Amino acid sequence: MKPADISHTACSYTHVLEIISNKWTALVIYSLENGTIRYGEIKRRIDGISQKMLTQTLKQLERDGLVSRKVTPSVPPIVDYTLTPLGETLIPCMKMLKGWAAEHYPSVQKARESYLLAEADAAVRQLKS
Amino acid sequence: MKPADISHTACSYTHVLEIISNKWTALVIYSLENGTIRYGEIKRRIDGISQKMLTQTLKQLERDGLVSRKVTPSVPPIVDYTLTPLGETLIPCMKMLKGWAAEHYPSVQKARESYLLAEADAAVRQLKS
DNA sequence: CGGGATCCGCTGGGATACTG
DNA sequence: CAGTATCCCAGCGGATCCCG
Repeated sequence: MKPADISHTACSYTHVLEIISNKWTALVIYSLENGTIRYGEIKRRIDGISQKMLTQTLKQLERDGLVSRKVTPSVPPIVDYTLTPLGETLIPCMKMLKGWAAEHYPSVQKARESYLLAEADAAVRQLKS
Repeated sequence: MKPADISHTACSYTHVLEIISNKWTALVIYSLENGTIRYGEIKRRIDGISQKMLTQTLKQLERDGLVSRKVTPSVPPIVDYTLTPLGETLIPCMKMLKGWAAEHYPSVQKARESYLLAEADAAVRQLKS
């Protein structure tokens, strides 16, 4: 195996990102963390999500075998969503990501501010010359 | 705190995804895992990345304080990239994601196939009726 | 060598309205 | 209630050419 190409190892990252990288997936999984809930309940828990995106995200998660969907035909209809055992295996990963963000995101924000300052400073110096 | 809104806890996910969710960031970090390398070397290691995206990704990582950039003015110029200590804290997370993908991605693929089969089956039954 | 600048297609995702 | 359907736009990301 050639060390010049990390694609083989890297595709694992691509795969997992393919699943959780879109805007709402992680939040939906997180909202299902504590057990079965209904469509409307998920929507209420996730601030700002549109019906379209929620439906689309859930459908994708169902297709990937991470979430199961149970329809109770009644009027009005009831649709429950639950993490599958496979879906539950993602929870530790998500906790780790959450932990990282909680611990290190402030540093990232500080870095961004410094970067903007340095950038502005450079621009000023440019103008003076 | 109201259980109806997970936004507060959830924003941690949003933050970390904001950093690593785009197409190439994870791969770039991974290519820097073993120490300082040059721009061209990164590009060679990541199959399929364009200069634009590599430059853009590196700039964003530098802005976020995860990667440091060192320019050696010479002809031709040399530009080295290194993970900062902050950037290195991401490695364990990435390893965990990689581990998850290695272990569970096959299941996801199987789920996708079953889903497609069931979908096609339903379509057929629809036509028969 | 390590980028910057520009053009452009694709699609992620929001808003709104309608259905069973 | 739990979606589906449609319109629409911003921006991601690829391709290409140029520069110091």
